[in-house]
Amino acid sequence: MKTRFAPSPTGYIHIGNVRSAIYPYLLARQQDGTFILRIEDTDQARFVEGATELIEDTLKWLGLEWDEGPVVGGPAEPYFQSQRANIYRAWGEKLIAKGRAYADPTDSETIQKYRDECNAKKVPYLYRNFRPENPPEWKPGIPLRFKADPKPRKWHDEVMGDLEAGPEVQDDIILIKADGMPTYNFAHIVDDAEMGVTHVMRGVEYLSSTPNYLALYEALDLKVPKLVSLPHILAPTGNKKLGKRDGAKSATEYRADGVLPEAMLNYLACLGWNDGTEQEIYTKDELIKNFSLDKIQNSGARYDETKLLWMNGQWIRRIADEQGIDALYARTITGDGFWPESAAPYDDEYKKKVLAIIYDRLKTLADLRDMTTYFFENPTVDLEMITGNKFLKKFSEDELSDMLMLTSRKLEAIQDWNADNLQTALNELLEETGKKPAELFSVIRIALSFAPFSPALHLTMNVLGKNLTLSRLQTAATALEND
RNA sequence: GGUCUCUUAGUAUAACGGUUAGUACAACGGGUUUUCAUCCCGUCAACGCGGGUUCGACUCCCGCAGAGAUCACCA
Repeated sequence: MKTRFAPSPTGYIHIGNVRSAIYPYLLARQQDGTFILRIEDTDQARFVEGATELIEDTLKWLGLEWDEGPVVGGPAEPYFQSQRANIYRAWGEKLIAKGRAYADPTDSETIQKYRDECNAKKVPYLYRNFRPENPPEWKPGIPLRFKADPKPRKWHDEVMGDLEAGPEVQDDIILIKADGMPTYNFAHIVDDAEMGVTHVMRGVEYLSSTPNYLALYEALDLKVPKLVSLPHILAPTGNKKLGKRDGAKSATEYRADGVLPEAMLNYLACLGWNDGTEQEIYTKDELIKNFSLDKIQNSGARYDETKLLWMNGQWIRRIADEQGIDALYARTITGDGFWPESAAPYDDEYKKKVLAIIYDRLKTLADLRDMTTYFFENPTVDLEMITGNKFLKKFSEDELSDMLMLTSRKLEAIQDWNADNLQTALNELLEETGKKPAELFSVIRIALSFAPFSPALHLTMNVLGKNLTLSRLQTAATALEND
């Protein structure tokens, strides 16, 4: 079996479209089949320089490696439709020979006139009702049209079930445009046949064109591949298909935002697909193993970034817990600038220590930028954070200063600076001062970080080290005293 | 307008004639020695409407309503 992903290089592929690559990939891997990447670049006007590379990047990032296509080649080369014009011409001539295609000399103004006539009479516009009686011989520069064979059509869609349509939706569609390029309608059928594609997976927007495709398969004596219509992913608001106008980001933007490919794949695969169990987190291998076409939802699914971010947090923790902090750390130094700029001079070991105590707070890797600055530079003293704290309001600045100085002296006595000893010392300090944890620990925490939140005290201190810990406590104490 | 498709909580989904309609995200409340997060516990919340069929319907059938797709020399 063979599946394919056949995007147009008209810009980045946003996440609403990525799913059309994920499902065929999963199916191909599950059934030991072949996954093809084909670039549908027949619209010269919409072609965007660099878009093909963007598509390739996206697939690589998600781990959707293709068996045939650009870069890797394959038996049906080339995999760019713009380079296959002679193939489409040959198939077009085959149809002409069978009397199933004809050159269409009608100019666009005349066609528009036909359309207007129909609209005025409130009858459906079908070009075949205006089919020229003596079409000229086909030659480059003239569009080639299919000669439809309108009749009731029935077919099976792996997602939508049994479908049917009448002759009223079948028309003489353009096969090859005046510029010599084929239309999507013709090119995909020819290519799928030449490349041996067995499962055609695409968005539901092609459902209403399917009767025309069936007629084309028939005229070309081709076996109809399995048809799989994928419902749209809907924008967060409204009922429209998710698109770039809704701010749909590209997969690569999510990479830059610190989303893991595992999470992206997991989230998108499970948007509109469920294997019947209550599992939420799937590895790629699990998706491959459990995927099935008949479990694809047949209604559109709304895109929910909140859940994606939740899932990303799950994956961050999973990687750290299962593969170790080194594995997670490797994901943070990919050149996307996830660490704050001030972290640059620090070595890997130190940053790993920071990561080890902060990772369960991350929703994205980019959160590191804002959440870890106080590990790499001394925070700006902001006494309001201390005096305005709900647990600390009742203390005078002198009392708070004393608490910090007392803490500093206590910790200074620690010989072996490690998390356990720090924990013990902090507990003793609670008893000695008679303060509640919320009181003593709050002032210490803020003095060390001046951040809205930070990891457990003993862990933070352990990573900061003795010198920095003591100096920050003293700095804050002095500031309080002099205020 | 024609044709086609879809319809379970705010969101994603489970159920394939008999359940107190399950789960997750979100929201809200609580617990885990400070904060934020993790983790744990709990609360709120759904079968679009109307007819049938059946002892019994979220599940099957028919209407209706709502939503979406498509009617290009774009894919």
